[in-house]
Amino acid sequence: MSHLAAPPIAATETRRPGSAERRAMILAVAHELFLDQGFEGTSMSEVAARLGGSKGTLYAYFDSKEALFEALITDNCARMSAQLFEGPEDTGLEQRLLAIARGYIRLVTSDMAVRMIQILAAEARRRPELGRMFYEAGPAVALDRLSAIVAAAIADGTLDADDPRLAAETLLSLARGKLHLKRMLGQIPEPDEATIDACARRAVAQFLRLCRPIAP
Amino acid sequence: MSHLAAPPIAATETRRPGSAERRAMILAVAHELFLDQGFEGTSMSEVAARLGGSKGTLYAYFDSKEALFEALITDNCARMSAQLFEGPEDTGLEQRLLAIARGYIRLVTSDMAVRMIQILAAEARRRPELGRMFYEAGPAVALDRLSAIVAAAIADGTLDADDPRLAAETLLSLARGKLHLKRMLGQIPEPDEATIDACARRAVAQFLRLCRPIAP
Amino acid sequence: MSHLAAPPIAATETRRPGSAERRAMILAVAHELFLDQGFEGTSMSEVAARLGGSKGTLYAYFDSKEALFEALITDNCARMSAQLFEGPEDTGLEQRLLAIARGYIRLVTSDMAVRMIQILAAEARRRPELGRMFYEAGPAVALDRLSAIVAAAIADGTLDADDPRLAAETLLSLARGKLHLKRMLGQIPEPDEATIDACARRAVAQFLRLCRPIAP
Amino acid sequence: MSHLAAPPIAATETRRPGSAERRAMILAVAHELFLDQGFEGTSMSEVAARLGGSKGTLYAYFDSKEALFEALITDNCARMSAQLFEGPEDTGLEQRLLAIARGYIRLVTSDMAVRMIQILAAEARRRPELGRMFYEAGPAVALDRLSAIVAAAIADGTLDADDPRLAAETLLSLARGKLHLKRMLGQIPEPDEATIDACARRAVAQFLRLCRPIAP
DNA sequence: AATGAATGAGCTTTCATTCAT
DNA sequence: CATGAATGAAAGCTCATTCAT
Repeated sequence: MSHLAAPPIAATETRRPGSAERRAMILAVAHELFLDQGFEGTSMSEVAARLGGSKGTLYAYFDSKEALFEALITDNCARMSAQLFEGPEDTGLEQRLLAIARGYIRLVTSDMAVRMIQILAAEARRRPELGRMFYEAGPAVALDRLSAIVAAAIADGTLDADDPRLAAETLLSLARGKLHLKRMLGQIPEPDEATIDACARRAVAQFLRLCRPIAP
Repeated sequence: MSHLAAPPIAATETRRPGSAERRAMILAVAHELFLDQGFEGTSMSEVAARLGGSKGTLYAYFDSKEALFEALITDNCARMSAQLFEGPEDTGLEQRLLAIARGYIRLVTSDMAVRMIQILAAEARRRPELGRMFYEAGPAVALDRLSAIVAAAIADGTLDADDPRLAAETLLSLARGKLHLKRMLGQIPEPDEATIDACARRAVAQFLRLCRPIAP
Repeated sequence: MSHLAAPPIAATETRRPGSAERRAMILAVAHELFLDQGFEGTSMSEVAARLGGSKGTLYAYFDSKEALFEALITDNCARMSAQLFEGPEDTGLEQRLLAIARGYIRLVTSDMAVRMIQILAAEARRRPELGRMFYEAGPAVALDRLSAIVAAAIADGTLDADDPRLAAETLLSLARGKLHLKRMLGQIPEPDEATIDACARRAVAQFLRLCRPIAP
Repeated sequence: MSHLAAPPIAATETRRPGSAERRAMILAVAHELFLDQGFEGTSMSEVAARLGGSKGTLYAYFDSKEALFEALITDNCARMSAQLFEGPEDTGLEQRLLAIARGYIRLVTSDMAVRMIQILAAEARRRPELGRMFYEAGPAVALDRLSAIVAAAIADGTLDADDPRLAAETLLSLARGKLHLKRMLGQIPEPDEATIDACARRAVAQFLRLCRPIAP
């Protein structure tokens, strides 16, 4: 989040932005500030100042601070889902599992997601819908996708498990490891690709040992 | 300044009232409010009001809101550690693993711990020490204890693994499952004992399948 | 954070309302209250109440109580300097000295200046810059102006002294007399014009006796 | 005021101080704190803490913060007067004038007196009696003493002046010079003995030129 | 005489929100 | 539509003073 010192966005441009563009700008600023300072730690004045606009305008686009925050979370969740759906589709089982494991770890330990979970966790009491939105857009997506793959593998005898969904969960649990909790508590920085890869490989290896059908 | 008679003694430090009971009462109220409403969401006036006392008194016991919060976290962490160290010592390996797994799940999904993580996560940016304190008092303790047991089992051939600590982590990851993340995001309530037991049993079973030495 | 579109413009600085009139009104109220009750003795609530506005508005114009105070002092110092630069220019030496002496006494014993010194003296420890500002805007101005006149008089043989600046100081010291100290300690009220004139005349007379060249 | 870091005074001594001693201790601590931080800037808690005693005790000796302050000023004024009455009595006129001028400058620019004036000036509105007390104990004493000397000198023809008291004031005004005002505004530190001596000599020289009888 | 816990009013400052222009 | 001045409630914290022990 090194760009926090940046001044407000496009205030003197002669071309008047249409409603949608301005809305996007507001969300961009909100993203920066909310993720960096949390919900309570960010003031609407700050958002307006960084935006280069007035608070009145801000309230024309979003009814309240809560509404702005909610819109931001929705926005970020959409981006998250999109990011998860990357990776090759037509490789072997192990490669596909690895790709998902890597993507999941990368997501769940990324600065953005961690900041979101940190903030959503704090607000979980009052606004569990937001937590739900995050879960559905991130972990649940990964789980769904993985479940499908596992189910197919069970069907063709490559894997052996009673419940594909439970098996998929096992893989994700192994992938998360302790990284996630430590990240949430601010104990470690964003892991590099090598670390992510190592964690993913170990998780997949363990998963396969658990679910590989015993040779006849 | 020749009229200064005698040499003095340390006292610039804030004088603290000695009543341990009152201090405990304050911490109890703080526990209730902070865990329920978070750090930002709780005001010192509220604490004082619930206490039946005045803000002045509150500040006589704790220098600042932050200090009170810190004391509360320290307090709760101590309680957490104590709670983890329960359970039989002289049973078979599987029973001991089960006991730890249950204890760990119970702890990590308990209302208290979840609320603490939620709050500490939100504050992780500004006060990572508190997150560290929690991690050391909870997860790290379980991990240490489990590592010792696993190491012993490896030594006497009951288990097979390269790194006992890594193996222990695997068990805890399997135990946590998705329960933890969902709890943090406010998606599910505190699990009952049956659920905890089931999760623990599945985790231990998977762990043993991964680490049991292959019969010769 | 790839969704940040355009580079921005400076705006993190507090946005200030533009109404110069309101600002002047605030300063007027602050003048009244601060000079009457001192810095510590005046509360921002009081200022806001007297203003008929809210504290929020007050803080929109001035970042802090200190900032408001500083602005007030700056304002008053400017007014003081302006007031000192009155008086005829094209008269004889004695008349010009008299004019300056009168102006200096009038300034330095005026309610406004006395109140300012009283307050600035109390704050001298923490904010010597403000004391400096006062000195530069008042006494130093008089001294400069007087020094120039004395130097000119020495040059054309009307006065005799080694150091024109030191001589000017002597005149001002004689002019101040004990009036100043007593005023500062609240022992006497603002002197009337007759008193001021008498003091000025005596001071100038003594000064001329000290600095008049001895007739050949 | 370098001893401010010092801890409280005599708290664990077994010998219980009698009422008078304890009162003196309180005044000593009050002296340190009030002169260093001003009236508003010092809290009764601070005094009690530095004292090593309790606030209750403090209030047993002094009814209020104001009462304590008043007692302190009275105390200091007494000390001031005493300090002024030092110096030889049986020397020539010039030496005696010099001694008084030096003593006066030393007093009026000393850290203690300056701090007192600064504080008393700030309080002059509400408590002019305290300012009066200071003036009577310091400047007035010097003026009285000097007046007597001048009157005697006029009587025996050594000096020539209409009003001995006015003449004495002139000397003191010349002695104070601009040092005093700058000191009050925190612009210069306590002058050293050499500076004091130079100022005194110049003042006396000028005074004598003004008041020496013209040779017949 | 001494203690020290308790009080409650008051302080400076911040912020989400509204509304006339 | 956009502006930005204005609001008022509430926050964290301090302090002179009192009173039961």
